[in-house]
Amino acid sequence: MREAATAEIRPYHHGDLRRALVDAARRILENEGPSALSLRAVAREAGVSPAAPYHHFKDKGELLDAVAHVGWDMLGESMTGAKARAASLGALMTEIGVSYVQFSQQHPALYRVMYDCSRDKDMLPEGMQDNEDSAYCLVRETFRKVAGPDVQEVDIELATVAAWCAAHGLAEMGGFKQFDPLKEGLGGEEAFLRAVLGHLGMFQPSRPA
Amino acid sequence: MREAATAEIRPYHHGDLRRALVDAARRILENEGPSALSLRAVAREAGVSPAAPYHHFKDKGELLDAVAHVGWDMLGESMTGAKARAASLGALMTEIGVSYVQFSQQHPALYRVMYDCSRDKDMLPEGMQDNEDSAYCLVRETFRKVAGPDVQEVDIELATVAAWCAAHGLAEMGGFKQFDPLKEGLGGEEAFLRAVLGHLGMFQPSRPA
DNA sequence: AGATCATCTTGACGTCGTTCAGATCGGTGT
DNA sequence: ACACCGATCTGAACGACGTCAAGATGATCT
Repeated sequence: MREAATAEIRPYHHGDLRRALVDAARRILENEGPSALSLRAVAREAGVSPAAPYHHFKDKGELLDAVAHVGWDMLGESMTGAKARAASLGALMTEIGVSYVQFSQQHPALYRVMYDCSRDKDMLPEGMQDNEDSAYCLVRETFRKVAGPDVQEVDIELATVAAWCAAHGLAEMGGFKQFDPLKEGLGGEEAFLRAVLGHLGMFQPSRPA
Repeated sequence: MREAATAEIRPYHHGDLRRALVDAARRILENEGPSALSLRAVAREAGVSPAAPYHHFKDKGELLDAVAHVGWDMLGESMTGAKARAASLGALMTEIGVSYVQFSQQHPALYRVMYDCSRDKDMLPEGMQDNEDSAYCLVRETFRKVAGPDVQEVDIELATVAAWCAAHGLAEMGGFKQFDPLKEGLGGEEAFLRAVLGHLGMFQPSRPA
């Protein structure tokens, strides 16, 4: 009764604390934002002492890494779903891009943690690297399919990077209040997203002159 | 002799502490990175007590705002210089974009503070809004010039937002280690930047089909 | 010179991340 | 059944942080 959590099974000692901590962290992120996400607050939310997390994570950064990992998994599922929903081959990249930005808008605090973890290490997170079914590979393989066989490998890679940068930039800046009048002029949030992504050349995987 | 700073004139009491604090903060950012930027460290670096900054800034956030403001001024100058250096009308936007991303690479800690301040308020910082000679206006007016008279206002605005998102995304992600092989394949850092920005449609201010 | 007021210092409070010695408990071997 | 062991958790502590209230300091004005 002490913990408010989702902890169900407790295979050893007091419970599956590792998962409970990650869940508690996500709950705090959703409810109170990134600035409230202290290790002590997470322990408090999970109903354990401030020192307990150190038996499951080296430090706060490792806990955040675990939270970010969950986030990347969620984002990957979201993008995979968008890919499946795409009406046409040409719409594939746009649908994926829109789902990416929408995810960042639906989980802004989580998205921020995800990218802060990456930036601290100057690299995309583990779950996104070149292993299969990573989000990065999803985008690249989609580009490969859309581009056809006569596009060079380097251009596919380039298009993937460019699309990722564009989506990330829009994810971080799309909420800025300065853009509100423009959004209204275009007919709402999603129309705005599609317009910006359209501008950003998500369609042309081959390098322009 | 106590302060290591750039403080020259000291118009009242003990010195131009406001400027000295901003300078101290920038020095810490350059030398030790954003994680070392505590209010107490800034006061230490400026040679004053931990409470002294509160006579010039409401809280830590306001000090960071002041630091960010300096950063936006520097970035604006950098972009204006790049615009002046552009060889042709068509190269204008690319040069500005490259200078934007290069600034973020030369001052990564400062750039991070600049954007963290913006994100906390969900808007571009004061110094960038619709007043003349803001960086935002610089980009928009450049787009207007490149686009010619027959392009609609909403498309110019859209192109500005899109370019900004692209540049910001590249600024934050361009340093990721995963992209190193791609950079080598393209012939170095700057070639990589130009290739990505080229992909992102910095040239076409009119909406694609 | 004396009063005034912005400026700066001192000292304190609560919170944070982290560590460490010890309490606790599940599982293992006998 | 029982003693043990190692994994797990607690309690207390440390230094650093942001912030605040009260007092000292010193420039400026009359």
